[in-house]
Amino acid sequence: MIRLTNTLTRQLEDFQTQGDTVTMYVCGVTPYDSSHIGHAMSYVVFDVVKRYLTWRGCAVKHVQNFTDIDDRIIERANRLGTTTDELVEKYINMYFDDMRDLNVQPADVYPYATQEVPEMIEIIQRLIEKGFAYETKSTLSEWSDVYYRVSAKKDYGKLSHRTQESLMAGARVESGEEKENPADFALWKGAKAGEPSWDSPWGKGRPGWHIECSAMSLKYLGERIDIHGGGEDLIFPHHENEIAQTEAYTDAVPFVRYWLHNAWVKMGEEKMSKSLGNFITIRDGLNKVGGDGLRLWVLTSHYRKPLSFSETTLEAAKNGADRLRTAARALSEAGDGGIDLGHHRERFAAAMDDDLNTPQALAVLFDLGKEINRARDEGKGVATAQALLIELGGVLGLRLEEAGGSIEAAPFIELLIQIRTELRAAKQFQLADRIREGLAGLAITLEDGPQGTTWKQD
RNA sequence: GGCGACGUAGCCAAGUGGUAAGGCAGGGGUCUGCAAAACCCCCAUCACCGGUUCGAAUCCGGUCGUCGCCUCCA
Repeated sequence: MIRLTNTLTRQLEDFQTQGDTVTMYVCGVTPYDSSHIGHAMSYVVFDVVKRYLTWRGCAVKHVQNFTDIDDRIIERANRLGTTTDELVEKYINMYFDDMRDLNVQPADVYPYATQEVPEMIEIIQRLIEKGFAYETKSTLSEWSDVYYRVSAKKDYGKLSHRTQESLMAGARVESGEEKENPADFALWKGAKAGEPSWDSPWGKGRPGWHIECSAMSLKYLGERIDIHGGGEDLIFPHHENEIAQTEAYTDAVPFVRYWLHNAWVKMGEEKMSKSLGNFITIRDGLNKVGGDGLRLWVLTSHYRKPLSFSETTLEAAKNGADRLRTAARALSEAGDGGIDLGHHRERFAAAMDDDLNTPQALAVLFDLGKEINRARDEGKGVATAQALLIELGGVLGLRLEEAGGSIEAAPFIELLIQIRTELRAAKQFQLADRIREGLAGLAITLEDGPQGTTWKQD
C-alpha cells in the first residue's frame, strides 16, 4: 500500500485511486527566465511519483501547465524589447531541454494559460452568478477587475490551515485595487495600456494567476483529481485559491484527493529563489554533474525536507551516481550472483511506499550495487542482478545503463579499447597508456577488469 | 504577530519507543603491468535541560538556534 502525506489533512494517508487512471496535475513554470535547480527538484520529485505509480501498475495521466502570461513576463518582455510570445517560447524550449536531460518524462498535456481563456471566462462568470465573485472598477485600467469573494466560502484557508481573520490581517492591497476585502484575490485583471489582453464580459483584460489551473485541471482531468502537486511555496495563496474557485464552481468536494508539496532548495541557510538571486540554473547543474548526478542529488533528501545545495553535495551526488553506474555496467555473465533479488525489490518498494522515501530507496540501490560488485569480484555472474539495479534505478529516473553524456563517440571509443587490449596483451604498456591518457583528456575514463575494459564519460 | 518545519558523524542524509541506513570525503589494507574501479577494515549516542518508561534520537514540557509561508516564487 502506497502512503503519501496529504497537505490538506497533514496526515500520512493510504493512496487509493478513484478510477482506473491516476489523474495528476502539477503546477508548471512561468517561462520568463531559465529554470533553476529548485525547479529541478520539484519536477524530479513528481516525475518519481509518476514513475513509481506506473511501476506499481497504475496508469497515470499527467497534466502540467505553462503560465505564459503574467506581470513578470510582460515586464521582462518590455525591458528586453521583445514580445511576450517570443520570450515565452524561448524559455519553454529551454525548459523542455532541461527536462529531457534530467530524464523527466513528458506530461500528457501541457496547456498554456493564454489558450484556455474562454474556459476561464466561463468559470468566472459562473462564480459571479453564484455570488462567489464580483466585478469592480479599477482605477488603473479603463476596464473592470473581477475578484473572488473570500468570505463567501467558510472553508477558505483549509489547505494552508489559516483562518480568514488571520489572512485579512496580513493581506496586502495594491493601490488602485477596489476590493471588498483585502484578502480577496483577482480572477480577472482589467488591461492597462500596452498590455496583452483578451475580450471578456468585463472588457479587455487578462486572467488572474490562480484561475488557469482551475480551468485546466477541470478541462483535462475532470472535477475530481487524484494528485495535485507543486512546491511548498504554492500552498498559499495559489493552491488555496484554486481550491476555493474550483470547489465553488463545481460543488465537487474535494477537488483534489491528495495534495503533495515538495520543500525548497536551500543555499546555505536560505531558500534558493529568483527574488533572492541566489540560484544556479538547471543547465549549470547538468553541465557540472549530469542528469543522473542532479537527480541523485535531489533524491538523497526526502521531498518534504529542504534540500541542501553546495558544490560539495552536488559533487557527492555525482560520485554516488558513478558508483551505481559502475556496478550496473560492469561486464558480467548471466546470473544473480547468489544475491536475494526479491529481498532488494521488496525493500525498495517498502521504502517508496512510505511517503516516497527516496533516501532509503537509494540506500537499497547502493546495497544492491555493493553486493553485485562483491559477487562479481568472486567471479560470479551477476547480469540478472545488474538488470534489477537498472530497473529500480529507472523507477527513480536514473539511466544507469548508459555510459553518460553523448554516446555518438561510442563506436570509436570501443575501437580504441580493442586496440589497447591487444597492446596490453603484447605488453606494449607505453602505447596502451597513451590511449588511456589521451581518452582521459577527453573526459573518457577506462577501467580494466577481469572481464574486459569498460568506459565512462565524466 | 499568525501558521509551519527543522537541529543526527568533517559534509549530505534516513531512522519517530528496544541499544544509530546509505552516500560523499578521510585513514589503513587487498587486487592490478601501472592506473582507475572494486572489495575488506576504521570513523557519531542523535542541540541543551528536565520528565514519562524496564528501555527514547524517537513521547511530553522547557531552553537555545536556524529556516519557510503569510507578497511574485518549484
